[in-house]
Order: sequence, then structure tokens, then C-alpha cells
Amino acid sequence: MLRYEIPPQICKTLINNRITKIIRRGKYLIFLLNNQSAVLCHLGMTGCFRISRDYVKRKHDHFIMGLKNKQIIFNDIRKFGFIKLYKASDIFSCSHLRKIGPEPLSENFNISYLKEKKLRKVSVKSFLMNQYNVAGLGNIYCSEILFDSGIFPEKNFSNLRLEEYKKILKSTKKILNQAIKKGGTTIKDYNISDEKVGYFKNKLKVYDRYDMTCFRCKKNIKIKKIFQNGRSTFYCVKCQK
DNA sequence: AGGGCTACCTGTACGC
DNA sequence: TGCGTACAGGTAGCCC
Repeated sequence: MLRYEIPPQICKTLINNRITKIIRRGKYLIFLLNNQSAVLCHLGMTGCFRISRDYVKRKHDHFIMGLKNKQIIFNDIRKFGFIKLYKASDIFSCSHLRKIGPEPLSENFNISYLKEKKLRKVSVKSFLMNQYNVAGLGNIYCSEILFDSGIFPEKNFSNLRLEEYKKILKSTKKILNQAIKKGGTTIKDYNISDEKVGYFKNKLKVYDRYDMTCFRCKKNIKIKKIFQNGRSTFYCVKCQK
């Protein structure tokens, strides 16, 4: 049992069929099959796919797709991840994907889109965290993006100036591209198909740096940690206004 | 309707 | 060493 029960009919659907394409949308992965079905996956906090040529059982393995000469294994310690089954034609209108925002690295995430969303009466951090506003940004990158933008995370999104929207767009694309280049951010559990860790942790400017000196201003004011919507936010009082 | 809070689950770090 | 508590890359569903 993950967040949802793995559909009992999934074995019947997968067996003797072929994965034709794998798509990522926000934090979701979609396996398309030759029989017009689609497997939708989310990794939650601690989910991970590993690929093995000789399966050895590990604690928290939940689901194995056996290919000709290898296995794709879904492992998830906290069970916040899930695997669901859809008809391929329905996949983008399913409840998880229907209202999801634009991809942050796409051209659709632009100034006019943010202007359109200007009525949102939430903090800018909360805006970025909401997958309906923009897809795929999580707690680490939101802190990093706002530090890079020089914007105070509790500032109201609807009060931002045009200049600040531009900064957010630029920083989002910059931080994500850098993080991707470094293979993501490994704090603890995250890794790439079970072997490589992500080295963006070494590049984090504020996340997980509570009470440490700010790399930018180097003032004797330490990085602050606050809670917004139940999630930790890190920022520099001096550099983010 | 939109936004905030909480539960879901397991592991780990820390204080006593 | 052991126990209790707080917290951790996310989301959905409830409540206001």
C-alpha cells in the first residue's frame, strides 16, 4: 500500500506489453504502453526507481516491472508516492494533471502568465510551491529561487512589481538548469536510479543553512528559518526584501 | 472559491 | 543505551 493501492489489474495490463515512451510532467512520471494504457507515478518524498539486472529484494520495494533482461523497481520508504493506471487518452485530464501549471523551463512560464495569476493572495513562496501555478517546484528550489531573486518569501505575490516577476522567472530557470546539471539535490534519500547522488546540495545558498553566514552579503546576520504552510523556508534578511 | 492546516508513513537526529 | 520528540525533497482533502 502506497498513498493509493497499486491497481490490482496493473499486472494484467503490463504483462507482454511494451513501454513505448516515458514522459515527465511536473513531478509526475508517465509510462505509455503500446496497448493505449498509461502508468502514472509520483515519487512523493522518498520514492525512487532503480534498475537492476539481477533483482535483490530491499526493504520498501513496492512494485517491480520485469523487462526482458532487467527490472525497474519502485522503492519508497515513506509511501507518499503512488502508481496509478489510466487509459492513455485520459492521462492529461486525470485529477492529478488536469489543473497543473506550466513547466517552469518552458516558454509558457513567462511574464504575461504571472500577470494573469496576479490575483493570488498568497505569499510568493506559497505561490511557487502550488503545482497549479507552476509545475515541479518543491521546497528546496523555492527557497533557492527566492534567494536568487532577492525577494522575501513572505511577500504577497499580488504585491510584486513587474521587475520582481522578471527576477523570479530568470532565477527559476537559472536555479533549475544548474540543479539539473549537477544531478539534483541529495539531502538524504534522493538519488538517481539508486546509484548517483545529486551534487546541487553543494550549491545551495540558503536551504538547510539555518544560522549560517549568507554567502552573498557575508554579514553577521545568519540565514533565517521560518515555517510557511507547514514547510520550512530559509532566507537572508539582508539580501531578500 | 480560494487558501491554510493536517494527515498520511518511516527513518533519523537530538535532548534528556 | 534508551526513550520521547521534532522534523524531512509532497499531496490531497477537509475546514473556514
